[in-house]
Amino acid sequence: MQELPKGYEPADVEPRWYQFWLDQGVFRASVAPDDQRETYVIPMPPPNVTGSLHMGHALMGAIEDVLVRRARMQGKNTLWQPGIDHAGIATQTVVERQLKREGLSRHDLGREAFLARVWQWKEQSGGRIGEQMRVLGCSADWERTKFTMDPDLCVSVREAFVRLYEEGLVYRATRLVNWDVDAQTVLSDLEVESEEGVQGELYEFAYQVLDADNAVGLSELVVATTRPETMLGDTAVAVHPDDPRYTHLHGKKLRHPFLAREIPIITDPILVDMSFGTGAVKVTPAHDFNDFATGKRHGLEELNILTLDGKMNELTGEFAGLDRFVARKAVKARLAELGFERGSKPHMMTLPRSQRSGTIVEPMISTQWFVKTQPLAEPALEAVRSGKTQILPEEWVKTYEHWLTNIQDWCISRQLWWGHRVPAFYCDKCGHVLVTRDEHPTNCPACANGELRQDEDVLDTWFSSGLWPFSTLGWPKDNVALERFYPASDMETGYDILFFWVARMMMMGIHFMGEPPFKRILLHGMVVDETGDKMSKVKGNTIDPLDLVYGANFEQVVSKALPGASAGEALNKFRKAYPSTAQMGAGFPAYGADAIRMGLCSYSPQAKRIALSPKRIEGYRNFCNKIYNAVRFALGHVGDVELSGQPTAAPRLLVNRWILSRLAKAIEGCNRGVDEFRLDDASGALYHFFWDELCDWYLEATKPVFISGSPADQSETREALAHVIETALRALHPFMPFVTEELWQRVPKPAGRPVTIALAPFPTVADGRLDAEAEACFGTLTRAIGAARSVRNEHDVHPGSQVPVVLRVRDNAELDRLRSELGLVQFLVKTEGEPTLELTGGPRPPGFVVSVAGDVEVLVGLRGHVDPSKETERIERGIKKLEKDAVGLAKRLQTPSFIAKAPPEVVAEAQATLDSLQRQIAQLIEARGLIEELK
RNA sequence: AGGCGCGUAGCUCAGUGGUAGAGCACUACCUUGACACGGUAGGGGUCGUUGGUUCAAUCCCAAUCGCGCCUACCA
Repeated sequence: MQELPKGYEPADVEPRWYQFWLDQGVFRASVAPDDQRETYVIPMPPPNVTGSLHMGHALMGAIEDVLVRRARMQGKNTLWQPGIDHAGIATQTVVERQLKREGLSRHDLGREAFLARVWQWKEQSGGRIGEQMRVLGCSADWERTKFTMDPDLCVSVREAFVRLYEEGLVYRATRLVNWDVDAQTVLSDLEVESEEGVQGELYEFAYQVLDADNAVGLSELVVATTRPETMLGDTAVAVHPDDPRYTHLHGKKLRHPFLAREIPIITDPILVDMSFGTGAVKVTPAHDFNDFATGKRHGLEELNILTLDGKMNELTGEFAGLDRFVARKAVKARLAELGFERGSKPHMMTLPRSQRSGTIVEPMISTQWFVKTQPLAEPALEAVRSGKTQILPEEWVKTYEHWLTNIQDWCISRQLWWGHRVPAFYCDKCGHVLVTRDEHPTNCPACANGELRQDEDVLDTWFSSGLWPFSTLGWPKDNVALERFYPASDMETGYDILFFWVARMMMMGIHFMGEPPFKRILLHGMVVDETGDKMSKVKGNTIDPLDLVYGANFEQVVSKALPGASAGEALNKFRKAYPSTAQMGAGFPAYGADAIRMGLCSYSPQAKRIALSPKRIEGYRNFCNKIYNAVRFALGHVGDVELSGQPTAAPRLLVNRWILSRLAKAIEGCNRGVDEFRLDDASGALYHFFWDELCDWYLEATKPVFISGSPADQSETREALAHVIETALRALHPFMPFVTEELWQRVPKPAGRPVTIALAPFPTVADGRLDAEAEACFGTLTRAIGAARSVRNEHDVHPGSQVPVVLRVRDNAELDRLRSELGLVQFLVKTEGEPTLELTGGPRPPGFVVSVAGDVEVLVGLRGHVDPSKETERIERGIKKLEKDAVGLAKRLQTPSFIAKAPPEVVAEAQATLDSLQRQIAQLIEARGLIEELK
């Protein structure tokens, strides 16, 4: 075994161990028929095939890997099911953009050639995220990786569609839908995002009212609109039936200024709000959801005035061929010209935008496939209400319920080429619609016609994702994996796809498999920059997780964060987004995967925004180094000690008893945290145990033992140290797999451990040994040591020089307890010889300064070092602090109602605390009186 | 408009009905034989505001101000 270098270098370590785990098949889920182990399953949210790793993936990977690795160490048959999503619109858009650079469109290639091109691109770059997740140490069963367009998953999708169709839960209908004029496809409600607070205008113009003889009369009706161009599709104007301003117009007609049409005036109390605008609403049933509903109520004609790419169509006369926004201006100009313009005012509005293309979405009448959601939503709601599926953090339960309760039917067809083709075939001869599992049906079952035309559309990506927990296991075919790994244990993902994905998996899973697809739904927040802004290429505030792993200078970092911008501008934006980088040099050092994972896990899952701070990652890089050096220290002392695996007999030495007790508490905290999906608590418990307790106290305390302890003490301490280190590494492994494996391989281990820490048992409380007495006693000791160090520090005693110390305690029992620990105090405080131990109360030796630490009085000999004015100040400060507490406490204890009504133990505790405070104050006051003697 | 959530140390955020916590930043001292990616000691908060419940409120309730997100709608 090689000598360990002084600092931890993740780059040298990480790839080696990852390959080792792969070679050992550590991540493989077992489908062996005789495997009786409990299972633990997480379906990994499949990243888009287009994507490359971003911080959100890293967060997901870090969290899920902790859950999975711990379960694996607990001996469970673990499946972390990875995969890739074909991501219909997103992928098609990317490839179309590539084509555009070559001067081509998908139509130039034709459907088949275009799809070949997408597949080719998928083969090239589809595995990228998986590779990047391996760099982070993610222990998914990569051999089971699935792609949503794999042949077996295509079978699943067709099966699901056909079954739903046969059950009447999938249907075809003509409706007003959300149309993306850029991508030229319909979108589901969820794919439409609203942009709030857009400054628009409310434009008013007049329609001329027709007289009884259909001639243009003198009166007019003024309507207000934010979309003047849609007046070309107006088929009514509505007023409120109770609006006195317009009563005389009921039943009359209006003349369209440009088109040879008459428009009825209708009354509608639902659509019209009398107080808004002019109280008269133009009705465009084919291009507005409310108007559509109004049209249905009044039997109005639905006049489509737009082409699929957002231009005015042939029905719009002189405006035909104009883009919708150009047409808006043109219509206004013509209205003004004709004298019908009646002014405008600014108006704040919300614009519906396509999630993918960003273009403003048009309501458009179209024939599409829909899923009838209500019958599916009910059981999905019930599963959560009954607790069969639990959602954490719980605050999301209401959001989930609200959405599923108000759910609309789901439009699942898309006018794209990349995706699962709708398995519906049309017979043009007899008009029969055939929905079938058969990929290439040959004859129409109704008329035996041999020419069937398949539906041109593909399915919404989320339709196939909704089947993920069972389609990846081979459904609809029965097999061991499906039987064994459905339902999954946990579904862990970002809250942003709670509706898109999680709710739909719940609906589909319950419907097809008869039970919910997972026992728990765990949701994490969105990774944002240090100032709380969403990460985006536009803002130039993205960080490539791998730049944190491998290190990168800021020029590299910002060239990716804000491509195309000047280096200076990009760097400026980046520094603003991450103020903590001001304290860094030219770039990120190589923090390593462990640091990033631990950092990401340390953020609270309750937080909706996870403000990523590189400085915080740096803190965990330091922690890696701390672990590494602590083990390096231990290795120098433990030798080839033999470990039994469990601490059976209680150690005799206080420090050893204490650290074993703390170890038990840390493991308990870690396990509880992971169980409750509080990885911040779990990682925190281990972090503080390792650094604050193991390193800062225990390792320091073992030094005097190893330097000058008795052989028995040394032997016991060697064993305890080796045990604690080996156990702590196992506990840390799910969070920091690389550094722990690297070290664990070198550390003494009990017999029977497997070849890798990844398969070693995860610690339980029984690996430690709870010992309240040792904790109390060591607590006294640390307080006393702290007090003595305080005095040294505040009097500028050089750390190298030794000072005499006297410890005074209140009773003989305490005296006995502390007697054996004097060597430790001597070492940690650097006292001159062993400290003297005595009962409180005797006269203070001259030249000694007092510091109180609870019930221990610490006298530090400072002759020659002491500065009386500083000492006065120190004592005064101490008294003041204690008095402040004491006064508050005394006040409370004098309140009769407190004594009468508070629980007795609370009163007793307060009284005891007060007594102690008063004793300490008295000691300090005495010390203050003796300051002059110090000189 | 409805729903959810937030407002705690300079910054980012935990937390609890019983005398306020972490990381980073800050101050002083220290290169001591695991680690300067380190150690020791320290400074810093009337827990948004106002009421109420309670023996006791940062925590529970109500109102209010500020902020964020989601859903729906906006002629």
